[in-house]
Amino acid sequence: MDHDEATTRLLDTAERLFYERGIQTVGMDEVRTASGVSLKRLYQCFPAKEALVVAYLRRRDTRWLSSLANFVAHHDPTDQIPAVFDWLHAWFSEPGFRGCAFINSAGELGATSPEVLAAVRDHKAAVREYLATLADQTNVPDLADHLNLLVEGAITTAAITGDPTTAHQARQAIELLLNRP
Amino acid sequence: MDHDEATTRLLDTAERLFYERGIQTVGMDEVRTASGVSLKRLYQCFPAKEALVVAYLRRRDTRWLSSLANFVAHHDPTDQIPAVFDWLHAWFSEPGFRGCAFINSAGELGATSPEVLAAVRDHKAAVREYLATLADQTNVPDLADHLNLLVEGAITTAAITGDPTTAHQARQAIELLLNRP
DNA sequence: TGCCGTGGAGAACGTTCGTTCTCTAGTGTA
DNA sequence: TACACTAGAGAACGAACGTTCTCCACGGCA
Repeated sequence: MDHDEATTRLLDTAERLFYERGIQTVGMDEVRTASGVSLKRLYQCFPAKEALVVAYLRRRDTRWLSSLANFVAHHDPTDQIPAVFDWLHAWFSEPGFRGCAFINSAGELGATSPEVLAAVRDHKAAVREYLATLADQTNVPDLADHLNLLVEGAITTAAITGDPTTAHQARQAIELLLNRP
Repeated sequence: MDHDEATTRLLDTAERLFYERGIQTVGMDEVRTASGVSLKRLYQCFPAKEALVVAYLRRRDTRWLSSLANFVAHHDPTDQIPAVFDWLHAWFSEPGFRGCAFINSAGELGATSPEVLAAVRDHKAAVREYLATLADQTNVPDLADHLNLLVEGAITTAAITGDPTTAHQARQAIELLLNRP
């Protein structure tokens, strides 16, 4: 197994374990066992646990946003904002959905690790920016802010209640805000 | 120092430390030192760390909701829903604001501790129920769900960006939803 | 005074964690 | 064959954690 394959296997394993159970609950030894990468190689790829956590968050950031943007792009321009919430509904319905990995990580390590906090902030800024590109096409004032709030609220609420229809509540709200006089 | 005084001092200390820095980062020894309660007494009051965490969350739940409800009750019935977001703005502006203690705790321990998760779920259900009592007076359909989403979204967003005006964005959104034809 | 029960300070224990070190097996090369 | 190098398995280390135990000082009561 070479360096690159080890890196992706480590990131795959870290993403699964960290998201499922939280970061501090998962030890480096468990990452090693689950990934099949030796400890020596692990510390060659990531010099410390924090580096693995940050890399996991950075990769998840781009993948998450790409998945959302790709789904939305396959809709008519007039339907793209509601489509955001259809994508959220599908995400909320996945087995093992446990809320936003970034919010969870920030709550756990945000006060301790500035690098983790920066990764979380960068992700949320990227999400806001992407949603703003959708909202700006509507000429509805302040829609970008309201869209972002509804997205964040839906993720948080669905994480705790486990109810995917939270996404439909949010979609209904944004449609009311879209169709106002 | 008697049992009751020790209990409140422990809860005060636990609330401050756990909220500031996360739960797993704070050891029982630090709770002991910061509270001035001996370890023996600590384990008399709370038989394990998990019990202290749950007690901290339960007390914070009632205090948080009481504070919000008390603030809102001092407003005219027609202004009570916007008042929710004024209260949030004041909370977001407090030094040391670090988002929702329950969301943070759930992200950290929700997958590990069913008791913590139950406390978080109970809190969020109580918040939704309280907001529903406000929304139901308006006869605007589905306002309870939308209000809850905007509240949760504002808390989450303010926690990451650190920007208290997030509360005003959410208030503007709910006012649009309130005044629709 | 003598005795008993409680309480505090902190040492001690067993475990877990992040990280490093050791040993050995295997591989390519002269 | 002899050698240099890499990689893997896992032991080992030092620190930190949650929890328990030991020791001693003190106060109420006979």
